[in-house]
Amino acid sequence: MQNPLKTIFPNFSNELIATIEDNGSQQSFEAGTILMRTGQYIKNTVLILKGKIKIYREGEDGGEFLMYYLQPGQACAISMICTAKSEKSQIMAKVVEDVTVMMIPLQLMDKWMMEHRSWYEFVIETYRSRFEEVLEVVDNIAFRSMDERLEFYLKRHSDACGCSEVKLSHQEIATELNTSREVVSRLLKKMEQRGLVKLNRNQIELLK
Amino acid sequence: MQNPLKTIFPNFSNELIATIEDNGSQQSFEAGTILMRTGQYIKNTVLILKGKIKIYREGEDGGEFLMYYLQPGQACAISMICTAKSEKSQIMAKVVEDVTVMMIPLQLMDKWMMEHRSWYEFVIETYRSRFEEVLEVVDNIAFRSMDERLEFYLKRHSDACGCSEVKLSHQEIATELNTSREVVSRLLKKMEQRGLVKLNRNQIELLK
DNA sequence: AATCTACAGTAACATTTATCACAGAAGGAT
DNA sequence: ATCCTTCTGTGATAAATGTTACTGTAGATT
Repeated sequence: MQNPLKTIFPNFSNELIATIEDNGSQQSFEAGTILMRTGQYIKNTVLILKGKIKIYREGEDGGEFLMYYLQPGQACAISMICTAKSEKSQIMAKVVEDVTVMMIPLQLMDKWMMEHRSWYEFVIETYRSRFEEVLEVVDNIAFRSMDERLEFYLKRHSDACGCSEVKLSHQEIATELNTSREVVSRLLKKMEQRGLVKLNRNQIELLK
Repeated sequence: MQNPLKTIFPNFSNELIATIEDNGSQQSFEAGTILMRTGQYIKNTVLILKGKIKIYREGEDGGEFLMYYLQPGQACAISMICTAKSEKSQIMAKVVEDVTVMMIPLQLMDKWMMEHRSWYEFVIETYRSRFEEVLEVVDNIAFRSMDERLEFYLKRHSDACGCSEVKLSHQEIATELNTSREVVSRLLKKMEQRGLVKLNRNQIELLK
């Protein structure tokens, strides 16, 4: 059987893989676990091997405004960025599907950046793609109305899971878009009337 | 007289300064110039020596949603990020006060990252601070109402210029917050009644 | 089967924000 | 001074979104 790390991070060099295995610590967390809180100091960089982590911004009222999801083969850009100076986190990270991660002590970050080309490229690409994703989020809330944002949100979800069924309650969607359940219900009903989705309990099927 | 680059970028090593002078090209642009457009390929990293550049997201209706400003001693994070793979820009950059910049060919980015510790640290810090700034923007539009956003916007401006007078028309503010002038006028009037600002033509004085 | 609970639908109303319409004021140009 | 343009103030109204209150329903629990 091939090295699982190599399978998940195919671009990493063999030396880097070996170094990660020597220095990282593999850990698992159950869905619901909060891995990072706003204001907390960050001590590790996290590579996702399995499962799904939600990165969000917490509102005073308990809103969980979705920034993006982390999936296998990805890493937390925030933890990489803050790492250099052990800065405070500005976001929340919550496990949404049981995860296995590789924790890497932050002081190794800088070292590896110099020593491993494939690590350097991975970090830069992680920054870039997350920055872009966040810009897109800004676009949505700045320029789009709730119905468009909802459509975009559903598409993102179905893209992420690779299927056309989104298994979420209206309340969960409302929380992540920072609106109310009633609004989500109303808009989804309209979308159903337009033939865009089919609604079931705890499940929304995208038709187009 | 001390080297101007060293004055503006005090953390750069002397060797790095020399390298920048050898390889960069100093250029000036007038207020109003658009330095970068959404969808354009990026060919240079830009260091700001003088003046001010606005980084914003363009809406279909011509909105110019403010992300942040670039000032002397700073660099465009986007151009650094995209650089590695000559990616397309996702944002717009417009000169708001006549600038002098140092343009650095993107292929030097990676090289310098390895060779100059002070460049590496500068790049990482640039990413980090911009990411944070954008997260704060998200917070504002996701969780705050227009009156709070307006207050925050004015504070940001006065912080940036280091003075308590913000020299902008209501229309300009409205454009950057993606709302309408009337709304801005009304909210400012309320702020004036609460004793938070003093309003003049093309100028808002912050009192608290 | 009876009960309970989380989820979903919907009407009525409140609030916020956007749009339209217009009037007046400040400052520059002639 | 007169004209012009830009900026500002404000009412009236429309539209989007948030809130309250209540109903029904599916599935789980007993």
